[in-house]
Amino acid sequence: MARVKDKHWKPKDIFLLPNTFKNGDSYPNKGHQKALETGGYGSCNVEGGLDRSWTIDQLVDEVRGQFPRHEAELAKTGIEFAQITPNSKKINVHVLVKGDTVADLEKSHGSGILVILQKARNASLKTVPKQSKSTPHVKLEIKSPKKPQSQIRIKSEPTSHNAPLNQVQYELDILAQSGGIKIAHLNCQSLCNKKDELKLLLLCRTDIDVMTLSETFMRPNDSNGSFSVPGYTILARKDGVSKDSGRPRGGVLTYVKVSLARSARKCSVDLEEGLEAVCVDVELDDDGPSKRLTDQANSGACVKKALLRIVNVYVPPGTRGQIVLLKKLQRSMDILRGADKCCKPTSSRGICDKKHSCSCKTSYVILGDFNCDRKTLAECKVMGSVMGEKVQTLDELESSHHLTQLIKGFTRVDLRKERGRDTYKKTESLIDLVYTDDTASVIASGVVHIGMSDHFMVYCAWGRDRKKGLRKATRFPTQDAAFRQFSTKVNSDIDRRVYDLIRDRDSAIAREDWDEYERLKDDIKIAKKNNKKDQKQNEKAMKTK
DNA sequence: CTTATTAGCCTGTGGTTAGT
DNA sequence: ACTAACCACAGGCTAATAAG
Repeated sequence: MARVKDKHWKPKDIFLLPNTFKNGDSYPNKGHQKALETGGYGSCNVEGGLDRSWTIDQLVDEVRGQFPRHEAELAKTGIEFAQITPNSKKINVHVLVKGDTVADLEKSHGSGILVILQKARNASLKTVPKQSKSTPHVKLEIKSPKKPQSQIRIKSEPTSHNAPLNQVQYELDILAQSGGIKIAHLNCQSLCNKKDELKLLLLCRTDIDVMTLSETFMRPNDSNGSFSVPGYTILARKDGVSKDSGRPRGGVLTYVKVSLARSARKCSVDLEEGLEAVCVDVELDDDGPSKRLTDQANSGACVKKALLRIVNVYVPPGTRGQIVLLKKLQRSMDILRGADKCCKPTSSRGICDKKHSCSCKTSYVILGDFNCDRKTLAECKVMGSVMGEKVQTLDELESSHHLTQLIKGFTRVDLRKERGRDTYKKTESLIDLVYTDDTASVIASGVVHIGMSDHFMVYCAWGRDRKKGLRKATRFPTQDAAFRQFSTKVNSDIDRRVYDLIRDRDSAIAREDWDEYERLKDDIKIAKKNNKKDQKQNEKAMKTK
């Protein structure tokens, strides 16, 4: 990730509400109050009355004076005027026109001003706020008098605006509360220096069943033991080595939760040579052998279990090489499909006869870093070129195996300094992809903006019975309990301070506050270094004793 | 105008050296 | 002996530039 010096993030930290509500109530009703507070807001009236001749800027100064702790945010954001109406489920945010006075404001929106402050980052973040009948769903609508409605009206999705301040934890909670098998992928860009963060992610921030990683940069002589995570097994791993230098590059690895490991194994089918990919099979049928055998006796149905085959792929950059690798992946898929023979095959490809009662279907989830920006490629129309060939190869892969790509948002953001300027250009790409041939079984999918590397984590929750899921949704312990749990399980560099820094960093990247993200990244590095130093000193002291 | 190549920027890693 | 700082290197990725 490139360093960033300019500001890309403009938080909406402060809203002014016309305080037209009588009887001393700050809010139109308790529901609004609850909804705002759940969303991480607090409120305060401007004391000492208002001078109606104040301009908005003067009002801002007044608010700054009253809220010195929020000076920085106010300086960045200015103030926006918001209107909340009794019994309404919306907050209308109006962009203020400089030079307008309080009187102008009140003429349009009613008398009195209520200041709504977004609380600091330490707001409670653990639980995803649920919609209830009593608590209205607060939506933000931005209105500006200067622009046509069609241009400026931004009606947000519940996930973005209902989300608490810590967007990442919110995203992780959505993942955790989905049923089924939770499969995630992250391009970690070296696992060696992120072992502890991975443990933290797996043990107390998520409930992932199958964690796939790419760009692990592991060496062949690196033991699995040094990368072990309590509660998880490394089921498959493939290291990449540079042909020229012999240095580690690329590499894929798949962790599987121990509870799932008894029904999971590394796929026995060999993928094509040269493809950086590993495959893990998860047995889905959980009815027990006896029942299946009885069923078989009664109906003649097959005894094979239904499988979910999870393929973790890394396609390094380089258009020509990628075409070769994508073709290899396609051939590997053919090989895998060929091996999926039903116990009673009726076709040349071993596909089950649909008339015949059989539950041994194999479904596929293929995920990884493809280094192919699906959004750019979708726009590429120049066939016959190398890029065109790449598009064609990817399309062929998708169509020949009926694969659907689930990830819609950007999975990597890069910021580059523009030549000869002090400004930075932001490039977003969708290169971490999740494919499946059974979209009906996908319970949830998406992107989690964790800041472990410049790639984000992508995931899907997969379950045959979408209503039940395979397991119950997990409820996370509180932040403190989670950290205690983590501490007891793991001997690591991460202490409470680093834990908090990581959370802050993830929040920063989610709201694209790149300056803070960079700063926190450095802080984490220093803090971890200091931890190591302290550990060594302690060990030394123990020895001398 | 499109495509391919290359330069540049960034990262992590590991070795060397100077200082404590 | 240990640590911190520095440097070189390889790899990943993008944007600029050259070539067709």
